[in-house]
Amino acid sequence: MTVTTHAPPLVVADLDSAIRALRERGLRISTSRRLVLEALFAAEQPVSAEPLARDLGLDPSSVYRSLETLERHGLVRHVHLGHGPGLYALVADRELEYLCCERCGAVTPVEAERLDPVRAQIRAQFGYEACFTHFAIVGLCRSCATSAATAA
Amino acid sequence: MTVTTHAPPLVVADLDSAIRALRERGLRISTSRRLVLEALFAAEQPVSAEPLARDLGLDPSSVYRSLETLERHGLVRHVHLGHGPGLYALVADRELEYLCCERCGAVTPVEAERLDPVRAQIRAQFGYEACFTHFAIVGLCRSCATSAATAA
DNA sequence: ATACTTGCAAATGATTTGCCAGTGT
DNA sequence: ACACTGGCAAATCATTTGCAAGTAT
Repeated sequence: MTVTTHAPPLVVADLDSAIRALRERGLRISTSRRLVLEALFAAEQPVSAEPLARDLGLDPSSVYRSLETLERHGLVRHVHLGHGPGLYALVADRELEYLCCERCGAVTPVEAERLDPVRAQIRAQFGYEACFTHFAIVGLCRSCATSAATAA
Repeated sequence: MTVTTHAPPLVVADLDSAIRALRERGLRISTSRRLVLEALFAAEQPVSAEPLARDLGLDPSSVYRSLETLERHGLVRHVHLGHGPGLYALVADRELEYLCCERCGAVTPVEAERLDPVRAQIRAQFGYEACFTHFAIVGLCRSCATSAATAA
């Protein structure tokens, strides 16, 4: 994902509208592109390229290429929740950002607007317009924070 | 840096106290360990392993091992500012966290406590105890945010 | 028909590991 | 002396790229 500066989000409700949107952009709908899209629509959580490739019987490089194309067109985004591969997800009607517990690995997706107060705080204090779509907010979830405090 | 759960910070003021602290922990002070420490004390900004190795005439693997040891003992921490290698820095007397502009690459180190209001907001809203020492807060710095808004 | 896509293999970048020779204590 | 370290080479993991063959439009 050489995509550093993200494309404007292109929200699609289902596979058909995704395909329509891609056609409008002059992209071809190859079998593997369709398969990747289907898998992303079926996924509950962000997924990495490798299992996608394995499950779909595609070459990893093709999956990476498809994901990159979809990301470049704003249908897909990838997040890093920690070390390990990037995880890909469709851009939903409400953009999602993630909180991730570095101890238990819990992943909490939240609608971007719910992080606006946090962003406002950061903007006011540091002048940065923060975006948590690429790097998750990492830390300890409530229960891990509690047990860590108890242990201390 | 297989260090996922960070060690408690071990703050050292200078090379000598670093060496003393390591000795107390039963670690040997090899030439390369000393060189890496010196380089970190000299560095203004976090540095990646590769240039450290090159500049010091050490093997990258040795540098990684030294950094990992230092990190495991809480003297060093690594951050990711975006794609690319991890960047290593000594744990200063005031722990630092970073904001990074994804457009111009500006890096703004801030003392951890200055991010406490942000953490409080996140804790109140999501129950997470956030930590930005491993993943920087990525976004647009003031001037890039301004020019981006103008361009739109 | 033609340009865009894929699979396969090989390359890349970052980091890790095995192993034996070297060295700090 | 002896356990801990470093260098070197090779392995690993995630991802990218070159290229010739396949396919959507």
